[in-house]
Amino acid sequence: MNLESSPLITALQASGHRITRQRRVVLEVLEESREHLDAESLYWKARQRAPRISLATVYRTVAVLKQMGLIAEYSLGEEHGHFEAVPETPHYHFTCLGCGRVVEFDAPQVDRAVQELAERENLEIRAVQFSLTGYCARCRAGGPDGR
Amino acid sequence: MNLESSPLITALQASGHRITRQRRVVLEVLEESREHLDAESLYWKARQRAPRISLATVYRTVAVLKQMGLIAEYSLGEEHGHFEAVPETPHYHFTCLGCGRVVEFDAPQVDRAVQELAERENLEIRAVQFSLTGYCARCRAGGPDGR
DNA sequence: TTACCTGCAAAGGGTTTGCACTTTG
DNA sequence: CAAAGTGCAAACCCTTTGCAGGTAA
Repeated sequence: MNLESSPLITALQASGHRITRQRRVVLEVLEESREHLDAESLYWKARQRAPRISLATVYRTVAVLKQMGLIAEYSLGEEHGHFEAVPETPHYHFTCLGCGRVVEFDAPQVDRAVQELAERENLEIRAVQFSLTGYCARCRAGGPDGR
Repeated sequence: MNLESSPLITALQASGHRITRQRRVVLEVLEESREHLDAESLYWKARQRAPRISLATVYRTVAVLKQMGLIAEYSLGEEHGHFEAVPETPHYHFTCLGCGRVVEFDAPQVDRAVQELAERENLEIRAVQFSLTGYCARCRAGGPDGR
């Protein structure tokens, strides 16, 4: 069995959760992926390494990780939930309604605003959801899909 | 029949949609309410004035309004969709994981950041979703629910 | 009058759960 | 070995849709 420990696995373990093959695989997929995965994609990617894993286990695993703050769930556009390992530096998403592309961007001004608000109101911020939807330059110009 | 026209009704009408009793009622509830209503609450409030209205009609109505940009849908916290008439000045939401309270706040820095990004990347922004979740001052101090 | 709209109930799709079995620690 | 985790399938919940009957314009 794999002995190398990723940050996510270390954290999970430290918090008293058992490290099962299924959880390890889900975490690995999340860490290796630079995309935002929904439960279904996560499930299929995980199945490549743990063929008998079930969708229920994927959901149960992301629930634990989410609760621990190790991953974040986004509702990109109008769709269902997407997950992503929490990045060192926060970043946000723009979803194009025309071509469906998701672009990541950072916004230090937003980070600062959040921090200021938290301090001023004495809030403990656990999650920041900042996503934009609209049309990208290409689609505005009558791009790929003609809109 | 009621002759006074709210902004929402005027806009709906102008866009070629028929003004039915059900739509009128849904719009009225949305305009009068200073809360963020989910489809179910909207349905019950609407039923007080139009007893035979169905949940399906509520959904169909908010879909039209959303598409026209007259109302906005938020996924506050982790819950299902909430609707709100689009305010003159944009504002955002903080949901307390402890007591469930939703606080509105504005963030000019965020507005500015969005505008800058849109100009720089030549995007047409249709919707901005910016919501924070965490614990409010009271709940951090071992408040209402003891957390 | 005729599109458009509604109510009803059934379908849909993502997510959660009950239960018996397996596995970790 | 006990407690925690898993797989499976059924249950759930919010939302959407098909259709027959209304209703605004």
